[in-house]
Amino acid sequence: MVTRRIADLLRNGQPDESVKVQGWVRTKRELKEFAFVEVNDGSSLANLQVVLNPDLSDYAKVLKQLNTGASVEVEGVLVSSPAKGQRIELKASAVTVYGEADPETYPLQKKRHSFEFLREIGHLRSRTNSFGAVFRVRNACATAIHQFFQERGFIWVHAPIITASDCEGAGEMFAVTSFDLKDVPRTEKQEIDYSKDFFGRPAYLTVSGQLEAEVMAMAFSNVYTFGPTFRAENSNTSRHLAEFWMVEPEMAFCDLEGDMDLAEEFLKYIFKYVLDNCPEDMEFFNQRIDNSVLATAENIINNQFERLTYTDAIALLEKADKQFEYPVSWGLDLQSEHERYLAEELFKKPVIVTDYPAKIKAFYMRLNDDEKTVRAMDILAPKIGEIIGGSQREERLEMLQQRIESMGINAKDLWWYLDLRRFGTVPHAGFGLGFERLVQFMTGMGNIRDVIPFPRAPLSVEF
RNA sequence: UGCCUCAUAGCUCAAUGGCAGAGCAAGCGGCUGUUAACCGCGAGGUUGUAGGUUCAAGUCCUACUGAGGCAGCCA
Repeated sequence: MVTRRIADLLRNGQPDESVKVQGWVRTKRELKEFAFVEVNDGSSLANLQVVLNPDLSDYAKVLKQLNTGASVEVEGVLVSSPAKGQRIELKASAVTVYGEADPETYPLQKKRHSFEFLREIGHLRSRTNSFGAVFRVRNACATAIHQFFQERGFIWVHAPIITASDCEGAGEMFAVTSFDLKDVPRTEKQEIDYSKDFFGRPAYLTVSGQLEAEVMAMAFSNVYTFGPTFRAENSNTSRHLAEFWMVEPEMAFCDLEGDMDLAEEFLKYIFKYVLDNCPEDMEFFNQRIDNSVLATAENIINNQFERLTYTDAIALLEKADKQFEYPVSWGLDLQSEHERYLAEELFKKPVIVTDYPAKIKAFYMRLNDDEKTVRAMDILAPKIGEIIGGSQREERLEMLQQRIESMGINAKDLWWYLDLRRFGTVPHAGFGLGFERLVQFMTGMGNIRDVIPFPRAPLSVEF
């Protein structure tokens, strides 16, 4: 008999169907004459209620084994449930216990656990309702991202994980080496002799695939990266990871307007996809995690994002009836409290801030005619803050060289990047989306470590 | 990295400087439709670690370790 997924049975299963399911016991309720066992196989939030009667062979023994966490295969017949709570249930005719879970030592109980506690058992937490819902939604987000770009003819490009360019300025990098750290080769001056290392020069884990995406956009017009990136920043917040996934579309023949249009359409698409495909999980988040999640999703889908320039944002912040901890002044970067004020209090929806001062933004962003600001845009989401950062890139060789020089970056390391402006340069633009921040935003989960299966953060690499 | 908060039973939390407790989980018993099942019973502790103050420390002080929140950095 073919094994059926529980999500399929709950939706499509009909009375009198003979079926087989495989999964893990969530809870068991024993009565005098029979017992209920809730089985979950990860396909849905809801469990399948299995009814065990004493006429089952080895009834007492099997019942003893079916504790929370045990893995099980059940064959039987679907029946309409005589009680409320479920449309159908499975009347077991044969039960196989694959692996028991000793209730004395199995950490998961049939009760609520704190996320802090569940982080300590990262190898088991995916078996809970909350993490099941999170990772199904995470999967749906990833699917939606690919579908969105593929429908629009974007090529998915695989940016390298290991890179030699340390000049992007996105943050501290993890070094990659094959040296024996107890015996590192030294030059005569006692400096580390990278010529003897694996790549013959310093190498790092990538902080962004953008520069490589630009390379590929100059051949395929529209591309996107979707993969892991790394930051060695000692950031201990609910919004930062040392290893996180980033989506970075890059479009040739595109300006900042087109970039913003794509970003907005993109977010709307993903929210709609998840609402359509994971309604049960989203309802769960709305009920148990954050009761504004569904309203937020509808808000995203149905409303235009607010767009304003950095200069206008500063003006609004200056006349805001609110005391900020950090000063507001043209030329200073927006602090978290400022971003939150704009997105959460003033506009109550995502806000796109554009045209930041050149001094506080990266070298590759296109200089405006005022020569003070660059064609940058950040999308600020309520609660999460910056969820997308993007820009129109500087496509003019001389301007780019000037910016590289003024920011003290070694142009030699960027020779191939500058070549893109020497040979067939075009206006182009792109953005980076923090994938985990998107999932956070989508689910209402408070800590970013709870929306990635195996979070890497300072002092955190156990699972 | 800085500031703040916290660490007590398996989990979530109580306990005026004076006998360390509850709910849930787990165990045992009961219950003919449960679904966070319900009812009853018993068990469960070197109060994170190391020092210190005190007649007396879970409680006050110091350090360390770990966790959380906020901030910076950013996505």
